[in-house]
Amino acid sequence: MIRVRFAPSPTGYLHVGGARTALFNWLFARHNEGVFVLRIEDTDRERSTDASIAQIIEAMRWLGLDWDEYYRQTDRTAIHQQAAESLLEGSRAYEKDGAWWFRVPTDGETVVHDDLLGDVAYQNSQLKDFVIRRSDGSFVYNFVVVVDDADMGITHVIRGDDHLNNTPKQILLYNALGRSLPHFVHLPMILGPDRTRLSKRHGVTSVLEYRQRGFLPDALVNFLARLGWSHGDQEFFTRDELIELFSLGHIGKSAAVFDDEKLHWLNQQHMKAVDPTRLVDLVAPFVRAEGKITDEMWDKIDRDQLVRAVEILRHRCKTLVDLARVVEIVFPVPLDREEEIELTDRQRELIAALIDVFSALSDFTSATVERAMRDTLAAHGAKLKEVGHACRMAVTGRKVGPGLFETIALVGQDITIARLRAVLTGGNR
RNA sequence: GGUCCCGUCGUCUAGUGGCCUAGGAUAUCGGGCUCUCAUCCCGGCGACAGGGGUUCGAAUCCCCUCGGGACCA
Repeated sequence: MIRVRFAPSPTGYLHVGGARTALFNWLFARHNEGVFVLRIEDTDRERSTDASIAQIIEAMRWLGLDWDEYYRQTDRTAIHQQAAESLLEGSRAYEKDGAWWFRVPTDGETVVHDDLLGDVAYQNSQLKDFVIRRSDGSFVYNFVVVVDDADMGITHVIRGDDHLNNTPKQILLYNALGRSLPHFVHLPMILGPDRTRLSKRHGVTSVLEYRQRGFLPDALVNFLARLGWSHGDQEFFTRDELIELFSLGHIGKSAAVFDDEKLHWLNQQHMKAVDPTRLVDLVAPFVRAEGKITDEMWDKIDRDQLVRAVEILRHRCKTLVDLARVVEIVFPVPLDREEEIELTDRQRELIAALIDVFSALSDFTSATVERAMRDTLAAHGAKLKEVGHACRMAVTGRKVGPGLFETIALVGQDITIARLRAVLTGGNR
């Protein structure tokens, strides 16, 4: 049985680098029907906060990375103490100035067999003795992580390669504790555009901020998976496909730069692929956040119309924030207009005629609207070009959008007519 | 400074010695479609860090240099 873990320290939010590590562990576990452990490494009591733990958990849930077992390291100090004492008793460690030191062999070498990087050898003479228990009784990271991984039966330690240089020390500890070694997989880092390790300096790195900016969890998961892992030429993956296809053998060794542009594109792909009824639910909180459409209005509107709206409008949106702004066109609210409408007399005449025929329509679909408009304009010897833009501006307040007939049908008979009338009288509805 | 890892288009990557005049995606540029923008379709630009080996043959294996990163001090 494969057992892996993600072990964040709760000293801040979950950033995308950590999320990628969590994702690879999770995918590996799910692909192999193994166990995914979430272990909060909160031994640094100075910097760990409950708020961070809550945030990390929320981010994991949002990403859909569910765990099978959950631990907090501070609940396990008795186990750490016992392990440390066993090393002391076996003379593998000694006390000096109140701290407990692990004894490192002075010669020979320690080899890390990494499933991704291959064998990495370290001279023991370079390693030197190191502290496992501080004089205040607290334990050092390298020690605790080994005790916990061994105790929890972790079979594969998959983590960032910033831990690679700690690994020989950890291997020595496994040996001293008489525990068998797990597989090690050290993942390359995620870098910012300046090719240094991704950090707050690079702007948005928090997973929850991506939620706030209108990204779909599946899109971020897809993007993160492709940062370092590949499956031939395929770019778009559903969550189930990732689970099915994921393997350690196709992870690259080199660090990757986080590319916001590609994330946007991928998000758009996922917005286009998701079931439109689900998209309605996804966009709802963002519509509320805009503040213009009340909960009451949202609940009252015909759900089918909303489904049609997002289905049509999503092609122009890269995020849920974009989509939330534009769905207002199907609600009876004053529109945010991109520019003033200035009509010629000829356009007024044509729009007045359109209002009449629209009013007479008993069936208001894209097809009937198109027929009505084309016939009416033809009767007046006019081309669609003459009023198309004005109609779009009047009905949606926007210069761009989906097909005009489709848009008008979507907005609906009553609101379309009201908005066309409004531009004739100079109002904004 | 010491130790370690990495190095294919701007970016993410395919490539596991001949299928590579290096493929895909994104970004960018041009064209088509169209009332508009987007989607979509078609096309253009664009990379094996450099130098030595090994081999009949190297992006792929080895060495050196350079560059980037990480950890420790």
